[in-house]
Amino acid sequence: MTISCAFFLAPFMKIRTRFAPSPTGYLHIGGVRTALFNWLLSRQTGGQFILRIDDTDLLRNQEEALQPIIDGFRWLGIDWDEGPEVGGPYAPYFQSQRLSQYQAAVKKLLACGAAYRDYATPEETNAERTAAEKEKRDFLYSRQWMAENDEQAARFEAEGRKCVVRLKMPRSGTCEFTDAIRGPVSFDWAREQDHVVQRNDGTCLYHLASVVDDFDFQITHVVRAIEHLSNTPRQIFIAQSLGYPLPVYGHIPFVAEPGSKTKMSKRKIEQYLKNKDFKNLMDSAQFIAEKIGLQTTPETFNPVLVDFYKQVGYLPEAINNYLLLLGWSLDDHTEEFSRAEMIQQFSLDRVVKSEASFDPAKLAAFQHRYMNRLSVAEKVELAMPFLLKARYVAADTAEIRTAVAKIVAAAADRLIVAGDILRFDEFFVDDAQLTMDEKAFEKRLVKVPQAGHLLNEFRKILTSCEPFTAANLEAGLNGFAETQNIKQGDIMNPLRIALSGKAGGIGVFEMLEILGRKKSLNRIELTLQRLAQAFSSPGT
RNA sequence: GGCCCCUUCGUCUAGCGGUCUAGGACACCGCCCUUUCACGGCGGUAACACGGGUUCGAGUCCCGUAGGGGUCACCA
Repeated sequence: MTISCAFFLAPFMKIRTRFAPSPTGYLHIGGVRTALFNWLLSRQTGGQFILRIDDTDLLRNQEEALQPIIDGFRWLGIDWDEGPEVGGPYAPYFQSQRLSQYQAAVKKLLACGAAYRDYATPEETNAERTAAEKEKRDFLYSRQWMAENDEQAARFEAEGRKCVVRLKMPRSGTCEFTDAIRGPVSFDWAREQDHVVQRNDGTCLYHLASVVDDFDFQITHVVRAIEHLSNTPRQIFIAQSLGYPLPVYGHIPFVAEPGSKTKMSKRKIEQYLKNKDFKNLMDSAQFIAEKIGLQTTPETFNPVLVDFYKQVGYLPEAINNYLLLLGWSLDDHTEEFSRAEMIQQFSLDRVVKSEASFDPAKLAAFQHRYMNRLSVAEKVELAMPFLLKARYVAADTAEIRTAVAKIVAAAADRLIVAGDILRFDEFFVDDAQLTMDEKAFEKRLVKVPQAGHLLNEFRKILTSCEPFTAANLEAGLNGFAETQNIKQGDIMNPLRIALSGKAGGIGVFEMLEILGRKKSLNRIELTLQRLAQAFSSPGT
């Protein structure tokens, strides 16, 4: 049997695609990429993107397990035209609610001889399977307990047997089809099992459900992960037996582990942490999570899941752009794509055939680029929830926003993710609460003979400097440095530590201006005390 | 193990027989800028898995080998 897909489409064909997650409570980064590709394809042609929930089997998955998936897509701006929450002309979009359609399809399959009732017990089929394995030959069911008519069925039932429905797969020839990404592929029919499509309790299995749904929902393009490639022949068999037209199939490689070609899995997070970039990603996120009091179990806080990025303040645009390029490219140089550009340029035939491993450092680079492009007001908007959660600010008022805006502006490109605002805690904590970087304190103050003296002298400038602005302060310091015959840096470094407790950060003069005269003087005073203490009790 | 798929710098990739002494990006290294940390600018290291063919000519086509991966359920 030879089958070919209508692969070359009419130029104005509206593509209907779908993404079909199982409600497991999380959204895998690889799944998002698959969804993104599907979404892009539909948007490109003015078609529809459908979210279908594959919940045929799992007992555990319930509504709350669906929520994170829905939230994830909403956050990323991958919207669906039909599916949960939005409904649609072919509702319901939950497989668990479509049993009757599946059963009708099974009946049709049975009637046309493409399927049969099988009265074998699981033990009997297993015995056949193991026997085949032992003899090192391919297993093919003997069809010993196959019932193709009611008379045969009655006989088995008299023995007290129960039946499942199996596909009566061809046992010769090849199944050939053209994959939109991989080109022509072919499988021997004889290697295909008589797959079960309906359990003995009447419920139906994935392959059948999927094919029926794709037809009922008028899906034109089935773009999914590569692990489904070998499932395709049986689905083609079902579709053809049912008289359905075939959709275009496209199988994309999965997202692989950092530095490997194995599929990335959330359960292997411990292993990934040995990768330097992955570790950095996790550590910097962990810092933010701790400040906002977030639970960080591998179940909920895991870089393999999109929610992770949402929680620490990544930009959806950056993630989409990164994911777009993970296994797809337009040409030899274009890296940045706006929404509109992605939609316009994406094509299945430029999807790479091999696995692409996830690179946290490159994601961060995209994030940085997109973040830098935001206005101060936009960054403040993103930063506020983090400041609130960390209790660095008491409320979201216009006044507080104005203050935060100054910090955000001064922080400039140092904010990579929104949660990074929490690294500037020096602007939000009380003077006495300031955390001191001991190493920096040692290096820039204790070990510098003149540091205390200079700091003390500089206090006078701060006291009299009017107005208390960055520019004015800088002029004051420069004059001071000249009279003392010292380099600017000699005073800048101790001052920075005194004000922020840190060795790095925003410009010192901006820091002074934001902090204000009173706080600045107070912090210098506290630092001088601390310095005196360090000298009076050396070695501690 | 059977079947199927994949294989260009550390990573993501460009390349669809000559323009490839292999291009871009991230990462890395160096220099410049600089009061710190960054940003930025400039430059650099770094790859066609291997072996046979085909061809005047192969990263590009064919065949092997090796390596990696996927899949073989009354899971999805």
